[in-house]
Amino acid sequence: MTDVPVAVRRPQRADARRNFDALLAAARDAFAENGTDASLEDIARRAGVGIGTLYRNFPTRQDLFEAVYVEEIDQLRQVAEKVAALPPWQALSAWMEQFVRYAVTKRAVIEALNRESEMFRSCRATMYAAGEPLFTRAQEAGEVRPDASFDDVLRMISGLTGGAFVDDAQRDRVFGFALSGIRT
Amino acid sequence: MTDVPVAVRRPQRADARRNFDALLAAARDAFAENGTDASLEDIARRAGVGIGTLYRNFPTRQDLFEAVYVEEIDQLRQVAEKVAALPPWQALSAWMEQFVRYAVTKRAVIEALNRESEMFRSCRATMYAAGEPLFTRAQEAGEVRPDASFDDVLRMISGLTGGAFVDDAQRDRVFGFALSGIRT
DNA sequence: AGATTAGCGGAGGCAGGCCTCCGGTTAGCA
DNA sequence: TGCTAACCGGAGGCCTGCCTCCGCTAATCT
Repeated sequence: MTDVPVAVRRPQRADARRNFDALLAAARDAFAENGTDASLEDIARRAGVGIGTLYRNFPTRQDLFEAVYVEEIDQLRQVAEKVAALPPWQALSAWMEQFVRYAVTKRAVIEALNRESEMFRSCRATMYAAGEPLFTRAQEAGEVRPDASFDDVLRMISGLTGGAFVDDAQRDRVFGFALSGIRT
Repeated sequence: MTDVPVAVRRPQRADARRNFDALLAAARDAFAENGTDASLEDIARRAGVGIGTLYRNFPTRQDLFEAVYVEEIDQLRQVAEKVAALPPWQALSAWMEQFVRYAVTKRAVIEALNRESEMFRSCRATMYAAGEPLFTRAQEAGEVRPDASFDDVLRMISGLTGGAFVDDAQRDRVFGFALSGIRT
C-alpha cells in the first residue's frame, strides 16, 4: 500500500498537490459511476483541471486507477482483522457484508476480478488474502457447504453487485438469499 | 410476436431480403457479445452490408433490437407452458434454468430489466407473464421462502448472469447455491 | 524582488461511432 | 430484352474520447 509497483508520488508544489488530490477525488467518483471505462476527459473536467494535468500525474489509465483503489482495497484487509475474533460464520458474513457494501459503490473492483494486468492481479491477491482464511475457517467449522469455494462466493457477490435493484431493501434481501445458499 | 408496435416488414426483393436476414443474424451475435451498446457500424460490417442498408431496414437501434429479441423472449413463454405440468418447485426451477441459459447468451435481455422504453416494458411483461405464475405456485406450495418476490429472483439471476465465471461448471455451481437460497 | 523551472491546460491530430443523403446498381416485370 | 422503381452502400458531417505537445504562468528559492 505504501509501495506500489509504479510509483506516482504526490507532487511537491502546492498547486500541483491541489490538482493531484482533485483528480483523485474526481476519478473515484467517475469510476464508481461508470466503472473502469469512465472518460478521462470527464474526470479532468470534474476536477476542474486540464486534460494535460491529468496525463502528467497519471500517464496511463492504470496509474490513475491504481492510485484510487489500492488504498481502498486495503480496507478489506483491515475489516478481516477486526472481524477475526468472531465465531466462524459471523466473521465470514460480516466480512462479506463489508465486501458487498464496498463493491456496490466501487464497481471497478468487480472488474478487477476478471481483467488481466499486474495491478489487478495484486488487487485480487489482497482480496483473497483478506477473505479466504475467514472462509476456510467457516467451512472447516461446518458452517459453509463443502462444495463451495471462496472464489465461487466472491464471484457470486460481485455478479450480484453488478445487477440493478429497485432499492436498497431489495438488494439486501437478494444478497441475503444468495448468501444463505452457501450455508450448510 | 407476429405483430409488434413498430412494424418492420421483411422486404420483398431477393437481395433486400438477404441483407435483412444477414443483418438480423449479425445483430444477434453483436448484441450477445456487447449488449445493447453494440456498434451499429460493426453490425453492418459483420453482415457484409453498408451502414445505409442497416438504417433503411432498422431506422433506430430499438427497431433492430426489437426484431432480434421479441421472438426470442417468446421462448420463455413456451418453456413455461411445457413445464406447467411438473410439481411446483421442479416447474419453477426448470423454467429458471432455461432463463439462465437464455440470459447468458443474450446479455441484452438483462438490460431489459432496467431500461425504460416501450419495447423493454413489453419484454419485461412477457417475462413476468411467463414465469410469475410458476413462482407463485411454488411459493403457495411452501417450496419457496415467503419473503421472496418473483422480481427478486429475476434480478438475482440476471445479476449473476452479468458476472464472469472461470468456467461453465463454476457458473452452474454458483447459480445452484443462489437458487437454493430462495427455497424454504 | 527577480530568476528559475515545475507545473498548467488546451489546441489539435487521430480514431471510431452515429446518422443522412444521393448517385449508381439491379431485381422483377412485361 | 429493356425499363424502372426499389434498393444498395459509402462518403461525409458531426460528436466524443484518447493522447501529445508546447507556449504561458506562477510557486519557490535566494
